[in-house]
Amino acid sequence: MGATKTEHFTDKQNSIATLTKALGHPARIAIMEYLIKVDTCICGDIVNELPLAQPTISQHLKELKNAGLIKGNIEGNSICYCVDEKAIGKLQDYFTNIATKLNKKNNCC
Amino acid sequence: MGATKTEHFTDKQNSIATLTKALGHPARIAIMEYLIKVDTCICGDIVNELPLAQPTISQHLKELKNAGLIKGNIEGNSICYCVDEKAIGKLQDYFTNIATKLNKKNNCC
DNA sequence: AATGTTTATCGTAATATTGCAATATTAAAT
DNA sequence: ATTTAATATTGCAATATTACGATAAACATT
Repeated sequence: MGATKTEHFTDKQNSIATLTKALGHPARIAIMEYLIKVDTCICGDIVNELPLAQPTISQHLKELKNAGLIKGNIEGNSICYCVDEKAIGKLQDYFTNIATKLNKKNNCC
Repeated sequence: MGATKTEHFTDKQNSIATLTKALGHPARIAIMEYLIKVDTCICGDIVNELPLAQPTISQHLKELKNAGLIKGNIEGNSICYCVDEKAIGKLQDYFTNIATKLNKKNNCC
C-alpha cells in the first residue's frame, strides 16, 4: 500500500494532477518564474539564483521536464531550458473553466 | 535532511505551491470536480463516487481544506463541503498572468 | 438509552519526495 | 591531450505521502 491509484481516475484528471504535482514545490515555482523572467534561456544560473545545491536543482528541473512543463535544448555544454506554453495554457484553461462554473452557482458554504 | 526549505522562498511562491501541491493528486482533482458538479453540497457520497476507502477520502478532504481549496460546514451529522472560489481565482490569475507573459516573448526552445 | 449513520482520527505499512556529497558525463577552452 | 565548466546521475539519509483497517466522536433515529 501507499502507491497512488492512478488507474482509477480519468486521463484528464491524471494529466492535470501531474502538472499541479510538479508545481507543488516552492523551488519549482521559483524555477518556473525565473525561466519566465529572464529573456535569454541560458539557464545554468538557476543554481546561483536559488538557495539549493546543484544536484537538487537538476532534480527539480528533471521533474518539471518529465511533467511537460519545461523543455530543454542542449546548447554547447550548457542547456537552454524554457517553459512549455502548452502546459501553462492547459492549466489556465482548466482553472478558468472551473472559475466560470463556480460563478454560475451560488455556493452554499 | 529531506524537508522542503520553504523559508527560502517568497510567501507568494509558497502559497501557490501549497495550492498546486494539494491539487497534485488525481483523487483530489476528482474530489474538486465532483464538488463542482453536484448542485447540492451534502457531500458524504464522495466516498461512493470514488474508488477509495472512507478514511482515505477524509484525509484528502483534510488536505484540500488545509490548503484553503475547500470549505466545510457541519450540517447535522453530515458535512457540507464546497470549493473556495477565492483559491481557484488565485490559481486562475496566476496561470493567466504567466500565459500572458509567455505570449509577449518568442521562446527560444 | 440503544442503534445506526456520518465523518474524523490513530496506527501502521508501503511508497515517494527532498536534499546533498560524491562522482560521472559532456563539451568547450587551453 | 589536459584542464575547466556545466549538467546529470548515483547513493543515501531524512522526511512526507498514500492507503486502509480499526476505532472514536458526533449526531439522528428509533
